[in-house]
Amino acid sequence: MELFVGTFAVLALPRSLGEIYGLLYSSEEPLAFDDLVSRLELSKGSVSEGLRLLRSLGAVTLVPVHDSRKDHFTAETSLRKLAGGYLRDRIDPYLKGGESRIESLRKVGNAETMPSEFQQKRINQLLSWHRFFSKVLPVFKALAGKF
Amino acid sequence: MELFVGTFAVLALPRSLGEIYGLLYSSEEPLAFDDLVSRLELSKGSVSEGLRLLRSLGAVTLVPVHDSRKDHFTAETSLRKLAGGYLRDRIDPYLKGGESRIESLRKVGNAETMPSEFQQKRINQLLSWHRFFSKVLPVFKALAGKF
DNA sequence: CTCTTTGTTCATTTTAAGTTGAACAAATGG
DNA sequence: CCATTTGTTCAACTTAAAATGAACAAAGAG
Repeated sequence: MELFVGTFAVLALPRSLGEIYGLLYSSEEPLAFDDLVSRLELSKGSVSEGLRLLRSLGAVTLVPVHDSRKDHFTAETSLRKLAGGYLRDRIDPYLKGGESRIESLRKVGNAETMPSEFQQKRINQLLSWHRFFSKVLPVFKALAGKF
Repeated sequence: MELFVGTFAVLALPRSLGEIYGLLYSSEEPLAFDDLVSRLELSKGSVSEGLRLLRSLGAVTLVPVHDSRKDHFTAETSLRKLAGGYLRDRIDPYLKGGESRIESLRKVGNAETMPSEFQQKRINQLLSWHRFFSKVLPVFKALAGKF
């Protein structure tokens, strides 16, 4: 269990998410909302929000269970999907935001206060770093598909 | 500036580190401890601890400055070193810890409570994930060297 | 319809992470 | 040596993020 909490911490995600995912991961059968609340001793609020985030990340799926109108959930275990969801929800938006901020740095320069050679060098480096991540992360995701 | 703070947040590192690194990154000349304190309006304590962490990550270097006995610092800008330091200090220890925890899961099973087929499957998957990261992260670092 | 079960929302509280600052150590210089 | 400048440590505080829980909505069941 702590294994997942730790992993989530590395990814800058709250511990409750790690607990929820961890429990689902180690459970063969889908678990109901209630099960999560009682077994993890978390509030309904936490579980509800936690599940929403995990679902948006594609780490947890809502599954229909015969003879029960309660929601049931399972952990997604395809590394490709897990990595993909995380990259899509957490990293891509950040990269996009970063790109536009770097661009605007350029603009500021072009106006009147000519940026120094040094500043240009740094801006170019930032762009280069950005390109690096934009290229490498999809490859990373693709590789994850092999596992 | 916010660019760096954001990046550091993604890496689960505190904002003061982002500010310190950001200022050093955008400064051509090495900056003294004092400069950081005054220009960032941070306490001496924060700057001191921040620099310690950044240095251990290899993101900041102490440089000697002629005619001054104050410590001066510059930002490391080699992506390879930056990535390498982060992986070494933050990820590798975590991976190592994870590995031993997974191993101990195996052990528990071998004792008497034979793990179910399902549990074995999951444990094997965890090991496989572990192997994936152990293989891919060094490659990532190597690629960063090209930038 | 109405009542119950199930899940969500969001203002409030709690907690943990980060920051501060005062006391302390180390180092230089006079 | 002593005084001053420079940087570190760590207990106490602050703050932002996360968890709570009560009020609310939605969806059956009867």
